[in-house]
Amino acid sequence: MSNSIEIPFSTTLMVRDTCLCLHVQRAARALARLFDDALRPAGLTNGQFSLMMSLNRPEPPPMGPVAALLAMDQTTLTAALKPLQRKGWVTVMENPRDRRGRLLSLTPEGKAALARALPIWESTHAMIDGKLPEGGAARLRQDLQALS
Amino acid sequence: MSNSIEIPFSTTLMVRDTCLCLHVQRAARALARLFDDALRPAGLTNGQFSLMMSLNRPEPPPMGPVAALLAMDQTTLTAALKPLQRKGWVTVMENPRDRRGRLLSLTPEGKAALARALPIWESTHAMIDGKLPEGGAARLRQDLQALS
DNA sequence: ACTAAATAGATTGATATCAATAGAAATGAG
DNA sequence: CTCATTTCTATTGATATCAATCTATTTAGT
Repeated sequence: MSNSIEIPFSTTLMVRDTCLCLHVQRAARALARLFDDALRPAGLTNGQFSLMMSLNRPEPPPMGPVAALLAMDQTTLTAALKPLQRKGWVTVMENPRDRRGRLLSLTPEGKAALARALPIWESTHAMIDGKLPEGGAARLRQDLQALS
Repeated sequence: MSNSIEIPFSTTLMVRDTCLCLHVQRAARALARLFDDALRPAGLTNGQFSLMMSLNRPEPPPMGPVAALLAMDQTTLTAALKPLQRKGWVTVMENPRDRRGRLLSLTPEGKAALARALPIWESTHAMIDGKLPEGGAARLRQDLQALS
């Protein structure tokens, strides 16, 4: 019965072709590379662009909601802020109303960097949008949201 | 004109709501956590499951095609193999036909671990599949593939 | 007011990710 | 056959990701 622990090759092919987790991870890696390459001249990565864009609000948000918006662990956000703080693009200050919390905000230099990156995002996004069928982007966003 | 570098809040909202890269990264993180939690009793992560499943073939593949299949950098694959080698689940041997290359294969223990993880994958995948509308999974896979 | 529980982040340790680079081996041009 | 080029993989350094754990602070129950 030593073969009882063997998974048939056909099962492997089925999992590879159908696994939504794998498909999403692959697309995530491919898109990350694409945007990272495009945004490199602006000095930021796709994740840094998304994070900084989420900080461009009238009122500095605390960390929790930002982590939730990006669907990332709070400890990941803490780490992701470090290089942006070093670059002087983001400031992390204690919340005077709740001294446990932090308030995140963009510096003027951070806003300028984000403004330089925006046209790159626009052209890159338009390019990948064109790879999907008509209305595919909205549909894809909806499907992805259903998984989060 | 110091305000010329400011991005309007409305633009931020637009980017957050439409950016396909962000949507995919968020779904990737959420799905990774979901599968990691489910697969933890089996002792492997979603990425390790996908990698090991892709190695379950009649003939041990070299690294290049495996990295391409998973849409990951080759150096990422090199790193990802390390913990699996330490666990004794994967072997990396020199390719006798091309001594630059390596051939990847599962050990019997690796196959057993993969077989234990398979039912977990099945139930988890069925659960998220149910969160999508009828035919949504196939459509989603197609859309994601168009981006890779 | 006091104390227990809940909440917000930070730190540590392990793995994941990729760019840049380097090494070794195979391939091709002559 | 020789050498330049190409191909395959490893290493290093930086960032990303999360689990487990910790501290500080706030909140709630009494």
